[in-house]
Amino acid sequence: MCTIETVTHQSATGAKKKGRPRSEEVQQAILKAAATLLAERGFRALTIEDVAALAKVGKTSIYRRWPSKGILALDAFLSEFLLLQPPIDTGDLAGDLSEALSAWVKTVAGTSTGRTLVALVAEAQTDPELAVAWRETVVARARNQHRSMIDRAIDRGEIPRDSDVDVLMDMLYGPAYHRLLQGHLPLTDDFVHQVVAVVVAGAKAGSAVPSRAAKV
Amino acid sequence: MCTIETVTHQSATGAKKKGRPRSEEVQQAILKAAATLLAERGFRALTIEDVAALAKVGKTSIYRRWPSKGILALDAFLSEFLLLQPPIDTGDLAGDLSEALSAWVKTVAGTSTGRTLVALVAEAQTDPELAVAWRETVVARARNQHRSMIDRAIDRGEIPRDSDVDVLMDMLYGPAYHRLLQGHLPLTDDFVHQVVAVVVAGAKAGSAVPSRAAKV
Amino acid sequence: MCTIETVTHQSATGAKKKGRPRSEEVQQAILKAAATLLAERGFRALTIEDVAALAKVGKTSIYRRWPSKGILALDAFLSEFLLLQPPIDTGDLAGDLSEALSAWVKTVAGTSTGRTLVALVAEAQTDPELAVAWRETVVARARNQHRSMIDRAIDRGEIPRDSDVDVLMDMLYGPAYHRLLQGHLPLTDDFVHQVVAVVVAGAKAGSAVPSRAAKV
Amino acid sequence: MCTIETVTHQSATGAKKKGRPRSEEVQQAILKAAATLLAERGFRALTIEDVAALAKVGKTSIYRRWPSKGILALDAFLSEFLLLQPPIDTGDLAGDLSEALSAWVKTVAGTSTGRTLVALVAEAQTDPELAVAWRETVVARARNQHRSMIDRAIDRGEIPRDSDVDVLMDMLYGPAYHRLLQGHLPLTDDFVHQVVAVVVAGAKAGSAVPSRAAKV
DNA sequence: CCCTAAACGAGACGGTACGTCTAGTCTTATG
DNA sequence: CATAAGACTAGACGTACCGTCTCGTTTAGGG
Repeated sequence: MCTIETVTHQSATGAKKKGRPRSEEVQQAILKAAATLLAERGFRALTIEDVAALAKVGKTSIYRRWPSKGILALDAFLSEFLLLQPPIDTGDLAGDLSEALSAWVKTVAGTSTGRTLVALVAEAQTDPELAVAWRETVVARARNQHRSMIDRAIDRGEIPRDSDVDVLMDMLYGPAYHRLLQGHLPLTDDFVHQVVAVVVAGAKAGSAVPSRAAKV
Repeated sequence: MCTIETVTHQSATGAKKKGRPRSEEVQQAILKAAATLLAERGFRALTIEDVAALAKVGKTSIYRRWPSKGILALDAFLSEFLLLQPPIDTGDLAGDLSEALSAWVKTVAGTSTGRTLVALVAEAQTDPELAVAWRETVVARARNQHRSMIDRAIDRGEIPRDSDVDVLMDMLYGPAYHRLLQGHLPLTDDFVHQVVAVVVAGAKAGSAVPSRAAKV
Repeated sequence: MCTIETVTHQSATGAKKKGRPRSEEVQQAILKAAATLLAERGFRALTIEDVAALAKVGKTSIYRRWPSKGILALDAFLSEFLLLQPPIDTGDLAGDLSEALSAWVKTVAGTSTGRTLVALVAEAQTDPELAVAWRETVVARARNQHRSMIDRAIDRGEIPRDSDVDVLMDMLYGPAYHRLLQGHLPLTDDFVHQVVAVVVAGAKAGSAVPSRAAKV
Repeated sequence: MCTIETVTHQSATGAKKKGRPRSEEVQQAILKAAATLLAERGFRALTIEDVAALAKVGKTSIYRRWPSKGILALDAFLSEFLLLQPPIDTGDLAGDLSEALSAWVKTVAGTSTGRTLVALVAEAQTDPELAVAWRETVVARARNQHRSMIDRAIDRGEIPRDSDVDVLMDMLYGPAYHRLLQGHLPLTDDFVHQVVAVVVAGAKAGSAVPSRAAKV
């Protein structure tokens, strides 16, 4: 796929780069070690020292690249997560949403990837830098994908032009995140279909559900 | 109000209780200190040592009552949170849901209570004991409240008898939790009304949206 | 003998002592471990972490008592060194000085104690707290011992009453320290006797060597 | 003056020297930076990295020339120290010794040069390579100078031919080093004169103080 | 009115991980 | 080759909290 590790703190200034360049092997060894430990023991039990030891790398080589445990974990998470969220185009809104949500559920329900996702959302609450990175690399990416589904549906005339896309997307993923995080009920196929049905119905109803003051 | 601190580890064996009884003042001092520090610095920066120091209490007096930082924080959280979730009965489903969700939003959006809630959801991912306590004292309590709203709506004939209440409730609170946790968009009044509208519409449509195989 | 570990940072304020008292076993385990490592590997290779590991003790238990590696080493050094500097009274100045210097030479020449002594002198150059402790526990103690020798010699009429005791003592130990530190020549019995002879002769000549009165 | 930096690790293999020759500017920049930092912050706080940074030089350029921090510091020290130890010939033993010791005291008492000297003596205890270099460039040099003073005194008939020159020299410098290192008493002019007086007296007494077995 | 037993404040205890620092080595690209 | 820059492994530093464990001191019943 594409290069995903956009988070790493490279000097970024695109300059001439003096001195010994950062080793790509080291980079990969760290990410792999982090991913392994994340899957084995979870985010909470992840320590920089263990990552360094497993990757056979000095701690400084980690701190040089990632400012916090959270952002390192995010990178490790992304390398697994993104591969499992395929581009979707079934030619039909209900189909698109259904496939997208199903893929997401399959990736996170009962998996270590899911547990990591949850931990990252949690961590982002206290680490502002991570919060930004999370929104840019996960939330924004997902929303762009979904927005294009909805745009296609609008183009096809399935739903009204003035739909509030943001709310629709939150109503699609919100309930799923909710079950994942609260764990009160399972993320079944049936759940996915019911949610999609309600959202699609709501979307088609469209401005029949007017924002209180023609939207703020 | 009622006694909320159901979490505290009392000897429980209802026995005759020999020796010096636990001091209620100590209990309250700890909870107050925890709440203060939670509001000031957040869950992550909360340490048992700081709580003990602020409450002028030995660490053992905390560990004697609460098995973990998470459960202590939950108790401190509850004492603030529950007071702000009033019982609701407007005589109308949309009105009930709208008021309930509005009250929730008011309590958590941009407040330290909201930040603590998020941290507790996160913490519950790794602390099973906290996860249980969380579901029992927060999730179950809320769902009972909402279930009775929906039952009343069914009795009134507003929505079909075979509605999937669980999914409806997840679609009401899921999007709200989503915005709170991801922080990508604000929790506005407008958002609340749109969500309620779609959920109510979905509920009224009812089995017109059949579960894939007449429900499992 | 007497209690030597005068350096340890006890609260000292002779107060009521609240909380759990510091364990004497821990104290001794640390000192023993430090002494062992000092003998085995020398001061430079001495690590707080290794001491903690060998003594089966947390690092904090060391930092709680000793403010620096140097002062810990000083305590460990003293417990060995002081036992080997016996009180001396031969009834004769030359005899006293000779025995004292011999005992010192025997203790430090070619021994790990000697190497530690040197390292401590070195360390004291940069650690003012250690410098003070060193002067109080080693230098002052030795000088008191020697001063009483000289006082006895004065009382016996061996040397004049107005002798410059300080210079005499520096001329006794200075050359010995010099050979120990510079390592250019060995600390032999012969060396001891020659130094003692010159010092005793100098002492007896006494004010024949006028201090400042005739000056530069 | 003369080239003093005899310590530097030149390729040494007297060969034809291929490739780019080592820059003299780099050499001097490093020594100057080292001397500056030594004076400013002392030996202990001296870092190869800081020297490299201040001299605007790569760390490798330092390691290529000096095998250790100690030897680099020795070179920096020598460039200051040697200039201040002039050749002496007053035509009289007491005068020679007095002038030599006075010059030494003036150079090291309360100066950064003195502090560095002490640190080097200390460092030499653990760094054998430095110990050798120290003895060769400082101790031996000084002893040669003094030996010639004493030889002249013997030639003049001031002191007996069979004097133990080594012990005399240790008795001259030992007490001075002692006060410098232990810091228990100041290095005054008076001290210098008393020491010289005793040493000269001892020297003149000569074999009246016979080594125990006609010397070993 | 003691006696027993638990709770209490204080703080020491063995640990774990932190993030920083320095050492000495190794790669780059550029003279 | 030497050079400047800087990444590399390694490992000690001193700090912060953890959850447990003594201490000596209350504070209650129950005998």
